[in-house]
This record gives sequence, structure tokens and C-alpha cells, in this order.
Amino acid sequence: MEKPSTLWDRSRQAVVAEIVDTALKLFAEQGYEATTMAQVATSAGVSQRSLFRYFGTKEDLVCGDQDALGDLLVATVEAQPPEVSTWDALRAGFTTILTASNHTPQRVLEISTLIFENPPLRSRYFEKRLRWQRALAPVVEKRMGIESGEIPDARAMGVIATVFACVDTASELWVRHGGKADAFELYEQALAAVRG
Amino acid sequence: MEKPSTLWDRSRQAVVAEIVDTALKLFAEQGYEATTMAQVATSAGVSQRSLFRYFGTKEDLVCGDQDALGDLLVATVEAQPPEVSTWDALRAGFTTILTASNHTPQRVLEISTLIFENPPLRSRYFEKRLRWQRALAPVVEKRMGIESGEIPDARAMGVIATVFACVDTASELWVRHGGKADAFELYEQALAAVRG
DNA sequence: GACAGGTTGGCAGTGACTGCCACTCTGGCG
DNA sequence: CGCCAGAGTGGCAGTCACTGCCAACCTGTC
Repeated sequence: MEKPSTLWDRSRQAVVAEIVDTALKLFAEQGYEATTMAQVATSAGVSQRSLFRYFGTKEDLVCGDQDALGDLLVATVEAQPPEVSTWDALRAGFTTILTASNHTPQRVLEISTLIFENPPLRSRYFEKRLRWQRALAPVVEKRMGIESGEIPDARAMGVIATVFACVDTASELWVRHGGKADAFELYEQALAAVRG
Repeated sequence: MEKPSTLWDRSRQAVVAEIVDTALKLFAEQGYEATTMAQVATSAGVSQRSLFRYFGTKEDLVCGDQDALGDLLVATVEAQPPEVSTWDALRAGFTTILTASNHTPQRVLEISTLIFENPPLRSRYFEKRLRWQRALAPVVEKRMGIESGEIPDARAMGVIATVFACVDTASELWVRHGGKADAFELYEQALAAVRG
């Protein structure tokens, strides 16, 4: 699955990217909720019906490409050597995600702000996060030497949820500082206060 | 505001309660998403328009009465004496909330299951939770001896977010155990794994 | 040049939710 | 007792996200 990259796939990618661009521009100009899907469709030059085929929901216009990041996160954590602590393994996962983003820092801030300021988007984002947490459970359990049952273990889930909580805290404060603060620093502060 | 309790208010309360009852019954029978607001309205004997006046959204039929709990949470945490640690103060807050619920354990489980199994409900719940976190920020900052600025402090927010994360973890596992596990025990396990 | 498979567009419908207006029902006031 | 202001209610039409259905189209193949 590394290099199928038919011409067709690439042009499709281009279409998707252009739609996202137009949508983000409209959202920035008029706000997320004031922009209708019909507007995005005509602005991007596709039919409304096709727009919904590319992006199942309005939120996916903003949060759509985060699914892939989840897999990357899990894979990275899983790939950490056993002598790395659970906390460090999880941090490594998030570090990888951040650096792997194919957007400019400018755009990351723009998208993050959009997400943090619009409840529906925020909700959507939380859901994806939740799926990531569930996917991480078995990995972290193994690392902590816990047998994986059908229902996850409270200790493993607690650690995972805490790391996500601190990441979110850092992200939110980073956005509220207009991107001028160091997100890593904020994360370290939050986690230190928790574990200290 | 303790005892206005006009007859009018009480009858209104009764109407609200009955609507919620019918709605929960329908949700249990056919599922949340398969039940339409029109159905709830006719089943409860009110017009659709009035239903939307009582409950602004479909989700509020389930999550509606949680707003009051937030205030109680903040008040309880604020009322803890200064020698109580931040962690214990927050736990006290949640303990109060749990015992203050005016539902039978049966119904708490029913509602919780509903929330955890339906993404839109879950999202709504997370949003309320988020407001609670924001409201707690100044209280916890004072308790930790941090000056409250316009933007919350990463350490305080990290601690708050972590406690919420562990509470959520415990709740979710409690629901997934069908209410048969001790939610408190789960919370303690999760938090111990984090702070240990 | 016909044909199969996948892609697109239009169209009509559903369901949550809102604004508007007319009706009703209540509690005072002369 | 009739009247009136204010609040609660119902119905109606409209918006918007989203879906199913069907016809048109485009692309590569024999």
C-alpha cells in the first residue's frame, strides 16, 4: 500500500485538497456555522451530492485527515523498545504525530483554532481521540504487563486518558495563546503537575 | 431562590419529568437514533414545537439536568478546607455529585449506558464536562496558589483534566461492566496508576 | 463501436431545529 | 362581570445537514 499512486488517485487527492482549501477559506471569512455545505459545493465547483461523497459530514472537512494519524500514533507507541516507560512511549507517539503533520504550522494553528472554537468540531475531534484511546489500550496493557481482557484495564485506561487530557490541555492553551506558547512546554508543565 | 416553588413551577417540573420518562422509554425500546422528536412529542402528548421549547435539543432529553450538577461540583470543591489536597478536593466534588443524583442507581446506569453508546449524546456530555473544567480552573488555581490570569494555568488545567479523565475512565468501565463493578474502586485504580 | 464498472449530478425525501403568528389561558383591574 | 396584558402553546412553513435513488457520463476493454 505504499506506492499504488495511480494517476487517478493523485487527481482525486488534488480534488479533495482543493475542496478543503475552499472550505477553510469560507469558514475563515464567514465562520464555520454560517457556511453551508451548498456554498462549499458551488465554491469548489462540485455538486452537493459529490461533496457529501468525498466528506461524509461537514465536520470532516476540517477533521477528516486525522484518522490516519491515529494509526501512526498506535504504531509508534507499539514500536518503542520495552525499556522505555509507558509515559515516554506515549509522548513519543504524540511527538511523531506532530512532526508528521503535512501542514504548515500556520495552518495547524488555523485548524486547531477552528476546532477549539466550534462545539460540533470539537465534539468530532473528541470522538476520534476516543477511538485512538481504545486502540491504544491493548498496546499499553502489554507494555504495563497487564493481561488484555475483553474490557480494558482501569490502570492502563487511566494512564492513556491522562496523557490525552494533558495533550488536550496543552493544545487548548496553545491555541488560546495564539500559537505563541510552546506546546511541548505546556504539556510538560501539565504532566509534571499531575505526576509530581 | 430556595423556595419560590409556585404551583406553576411544580406542574411544569412534572411535565418535564414525564416527557423525559416517555423519551427514555422510547429510546430503550427502539434506540436513540431511531426515535424521532415527533414521536416523543406525540407520545408525551405535547406538540413538537413545545417539546423543543422544553428541551432545546434531542440530546437534552438525556443530558439536560446535568447543568445543575456542574454548579454543585464547583461549589463543593470551593468549600473544601485549604488543608485538603487538590486531588482530595476534586474527589470530594465528584462524590457529592454522585450522591446528589436524584435518580435510582438503575436509572443512572440506564442513562449512562445510553450516553456511552450514542456518539451524539457522548459528545454533548463531553461539552458539559468541558464547561465544568473551565469553571473549576480559577478555584483550583487559588487552591494551588497560582495567580489566575485570563488564560488558565497549564498545571491547574492538567490536574483538572486528569481527574476528569479518570472519572470518565471509571464511568465507562463501570458501564461496560454492566454496573456490576465498583465505580469508586475503578477510579482509585486509574488515579493510582497515574500518580503512582 | 458496444459494454461493464465506477463516478457524478439532480431530485426528492427525512429529521432536527427555528421564526412567525394566531389561539388560549391565566391573573389583575375597573 | 367583562376586559386586558402577558405568558404558554400549537401549527406552519422554512433552513440545513444528510441519504437513497436513478439517469447520465466517462474510462478502459474486447
